[in-house]
Amino acid sequence: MDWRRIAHLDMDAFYASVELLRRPELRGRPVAIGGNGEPSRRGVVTTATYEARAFGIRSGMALRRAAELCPQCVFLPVDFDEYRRYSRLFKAAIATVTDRVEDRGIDEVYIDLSGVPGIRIERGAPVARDIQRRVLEATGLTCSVGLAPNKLLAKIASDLHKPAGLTIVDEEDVPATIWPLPVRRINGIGPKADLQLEELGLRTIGELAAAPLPMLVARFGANYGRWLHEAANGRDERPVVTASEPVSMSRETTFEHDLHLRRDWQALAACLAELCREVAADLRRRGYAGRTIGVKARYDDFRIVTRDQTLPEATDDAAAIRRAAFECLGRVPAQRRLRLLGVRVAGLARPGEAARRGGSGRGDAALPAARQGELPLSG
DNA sequence: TCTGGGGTCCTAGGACCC
DNA sequence: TCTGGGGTCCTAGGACCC
Repeated sequence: MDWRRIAHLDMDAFYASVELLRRPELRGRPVAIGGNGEPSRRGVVTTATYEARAFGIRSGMALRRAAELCPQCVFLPVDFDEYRRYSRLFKAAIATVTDRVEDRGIDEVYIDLSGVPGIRIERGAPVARDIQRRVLEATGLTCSVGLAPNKLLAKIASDLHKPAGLTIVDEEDVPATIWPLPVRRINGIGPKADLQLEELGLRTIGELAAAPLPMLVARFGANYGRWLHEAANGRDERPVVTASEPVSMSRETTFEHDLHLRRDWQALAACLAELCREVAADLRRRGYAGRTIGVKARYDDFRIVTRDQTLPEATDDAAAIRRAAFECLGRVPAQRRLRLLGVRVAGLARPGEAARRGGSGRGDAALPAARQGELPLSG
């Protein structure tokens, strides 16, 4: 592959920072965003300010637990519409520099800066600082940027000097900068793989890089094993993908109190019908229809079951989705109470176009094939 | 009353077709 | 009267990400 300069741009404490724009009086105080902002209810922290993080509050943590750690913490409900509005603003600011941008969700992007004028000056730092300035001017928000020859290293780099950081990692920096970090910093190594690597005595990326390839392949399978080896050595050839089509759309909800499939049937049925209406509205708003309708249930012990059904034709009709969803729910075992119910529509097509495949669409693999399902990681 | 909601990708087995 | 494959679709489950 040709010479590349890839940036990963990550907004700093995005939800919390957006909230502080309209509540400046909360600046400097511990603030956590999550659920409906009521820490006695079910929900998790999505974002915490750096002041709240100082108390040990982390995203994914139960609101209740966060309130225990920091009783004076201010809790605010999530307002996705507002965050999406700022997401559009910061992405538009980046688009004034280049259109080689890959969306990675509401608060981060990859940018292929390889062809941008001046990118070879000072390893790209002036171009990156210019982007940070444009984002700040458009939104009032700071972001952190990693600059590297590929997405993998850029992603790790952007996290190294938050907030408002700019971190450049080139191939020759990998041993000193990347290898001391824990393996979990690699995008694609999650809790399960982390645990297994720890069992092998591999804690840092450098230790993983030095591990014999046959051992990794034996433990993780050929695909994931090889990918681990490449990633630990800082190698990654994935392109910046600027356009993509959705594969599925879903709605789900966690109940304030667990519900039983038989005893609480009325409430569950009403909930399922509402989820179907919502997902149908989402499909129509975005101009899609789907063939594969599925439900997802989470039991009170956190186990998840899914049931789905593929229709002869794609639909965006709430009643048709509801019929299929109820058939699926009828096949969910009523063994224990449910804490979550969801509806998903996959096999999406724009009406008029041929339907793509159902449940498991094929797209651009973020990582080499089979990076996950290889045996030791399943179950 | 620990543990949200919206996604992507991958695997595996059986059906079914050629 | 024993033995195949390849390929696709469908379904279920799981890891991981933001």
